[in-house]
Amino acid sequence: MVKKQIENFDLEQICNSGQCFRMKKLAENKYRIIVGARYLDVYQKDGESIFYCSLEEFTEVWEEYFDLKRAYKLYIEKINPKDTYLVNAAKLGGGIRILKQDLWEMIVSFLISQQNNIVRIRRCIENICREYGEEKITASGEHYYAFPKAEAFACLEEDDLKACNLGYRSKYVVRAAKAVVAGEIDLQAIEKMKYAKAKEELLKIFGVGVKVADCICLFGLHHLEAFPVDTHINQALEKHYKRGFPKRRYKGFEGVLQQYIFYYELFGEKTE
DNA sequence: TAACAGGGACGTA
DNA sequence: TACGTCCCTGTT
Repeated sequence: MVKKQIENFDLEQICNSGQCFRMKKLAENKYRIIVGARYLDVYQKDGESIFYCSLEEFTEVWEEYFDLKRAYKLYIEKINPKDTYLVNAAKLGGGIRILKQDLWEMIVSFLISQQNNIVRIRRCIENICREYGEEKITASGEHYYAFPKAEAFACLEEDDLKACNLGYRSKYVVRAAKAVVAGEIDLQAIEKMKYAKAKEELLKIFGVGVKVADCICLFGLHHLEAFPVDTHINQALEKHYKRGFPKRRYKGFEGVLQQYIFYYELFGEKTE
């Protein structure tokens, strides 16, 4: 078990930010996250985080995964103080960090996310993990499922995942899996690309549009300059940034601010 | 009961 | 560029 005081790190906010669909709030101050084939419980209260793992695992896996070495405070400090909307957004969602998640997992997750709500996205992902993911057992004897590899979907018919509630998105996931297994999509190559090139490559995947590509870039490749625009963000931009969001000022970490805005739109005070 | 919207994208025109 | 359609579920 590892105990740490960490600024700008709030698992409740990260849960609600919708970047990770396999993190759950178990009870007050208690969170559980499944990453690939790994599993972690975290207790978090009053700025103190307790990670239920060895110090080794913490430094090798989780510190990286939660992006804990990065000082998000520096981003927040760069916000234009005259921009009260963004200042308030960062005040509310300042505990969000951009997780370093698995590329394949993000491709599938955000293919499923389209025209869908978070509760149902979670269920869809639980379903495909249960059906196609490898079953694991923790040291304490709890069962969980790893996220399915592309190979697990590649042999399916395009509509087979409708049984997991994916609806018309089933064929997107199956086709993407086939393309990965066939080598038409090279995940390792995409991981080495810069943002613009990676996005271009992701857009070739059937079912991936501009918004989903940006989500994959931000959450699966940690390109912090990716700025996904969905309906919520679009509304916020129309309301508060009629002349456009000042991307130049925030060059290189637009995606972090996108998360603050998104979170603020969903959970902030409604000041209509 | 029916209509609608929910972190879009595709195909067609 | 615009618009209908895709599937499912919770909400009104």
